[in-house]
Amino acid sequence: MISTREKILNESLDLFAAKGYHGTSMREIAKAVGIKGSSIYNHFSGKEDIFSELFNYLAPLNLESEKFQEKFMAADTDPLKVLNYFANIVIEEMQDNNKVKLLKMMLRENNNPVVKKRLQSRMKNNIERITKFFAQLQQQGKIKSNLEPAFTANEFVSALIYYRMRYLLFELDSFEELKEATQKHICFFWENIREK
Amino acid sequence: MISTREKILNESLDLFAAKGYHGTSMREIAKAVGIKGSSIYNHFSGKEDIFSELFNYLAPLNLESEKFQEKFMAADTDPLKVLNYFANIVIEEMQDNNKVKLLKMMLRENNNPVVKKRLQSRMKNNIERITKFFAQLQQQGKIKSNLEPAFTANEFVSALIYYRMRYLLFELDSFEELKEATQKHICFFWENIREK
DNA sequence: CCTACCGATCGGTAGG
DNA sequence: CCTACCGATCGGTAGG
Repeated sequence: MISTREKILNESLDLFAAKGYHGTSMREIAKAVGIKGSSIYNHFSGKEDIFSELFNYLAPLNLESEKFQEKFMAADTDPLKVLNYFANIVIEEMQDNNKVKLLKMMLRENNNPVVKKRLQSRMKNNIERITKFFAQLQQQGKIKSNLEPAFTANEFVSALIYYRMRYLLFELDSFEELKEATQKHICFFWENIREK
Repeated sequence: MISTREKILNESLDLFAAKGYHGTSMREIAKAVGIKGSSIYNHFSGKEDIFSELFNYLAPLNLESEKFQEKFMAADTDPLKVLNYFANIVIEEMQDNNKVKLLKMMLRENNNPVVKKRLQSRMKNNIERITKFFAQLQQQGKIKSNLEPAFTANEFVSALIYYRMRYLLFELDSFEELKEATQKHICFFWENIREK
């Protein structure tokens, strides 16, 4: 059974993602949950509280990349497989409704200092991990020696984020097109960086 | 001399970009202009009117890429120069304060149907143009024959947009870093696609 | 361009 | 979890 507190969080996420924080009222959230506006205050101290609690509520979703750190750095795995593995995580995120809504909300409210910090650290962490991965591949002589690992990581990630934006924000592509474009990018990119 | 109407548009753009449409009140806009809230209605029929008039007011800024269409397609120009030329347009946009604010506002309010349409058509048009450019290069035997022009266009653009996002939205990079990364991307990308 | 004002709605509280 | 209510602020209007 889903608790009222959880219902409030779910409906808030939905509304904040679609209409923005200031575009959503407490009464709207309450109506979506099926209670009166004042009843929300039995579960949260205010609107800001709901917003910030959303990040704790959905925190487990944010840790995915750490789980795969060791996979990244396993020296013996096929590099192309690791790249595919990483891309699949990014894509599968897009099939998780809550994750999609959280991302949409964060992009909308990106001027909020808490949101900005989270977006920044998420981006930074991912780039750092992939940079290390490429640096290792270079030491092993598997990718071209003239590549800067950090630059390579950014170039790799740029298309993943771009295709995701097309799907998520601009709604220019279907989910199938997102998958296909990402797949193509990985093949193209790997061909360009691998030592032949 | 700048008119009150223009002052209202400028201050609205500023506030909408920073705090969002719903996060900005008519009285806030008026205060920034230096008049009372009710006086705005001598220039605009309402808040929505200001928002939509912003696009007409800033329309000249949106036409840049059409001006350069012929430059793109001039068969004899050095392709690398054309790519650089395009990238410079993208970068120079980021030095125009109004352009930056407009983009921030549009990304914020991307769920607004008018905004969504504009973002989509802008993206589509750019991709179409660059696709034609790459198709032409391919016919001329200047880039690899196995490349799909549309895919190549998306891959080219993805990093430009990514580095811009880092600068604009995430504020991870300085303007200098934006320029440098974009420059590097073009060289790297061109080396990967050109027929040797 | 202002003062004065409208009804509606906002986030939030009291008290049960 | 509700009813009833708070002061503040919202977008907008009337009238000068």
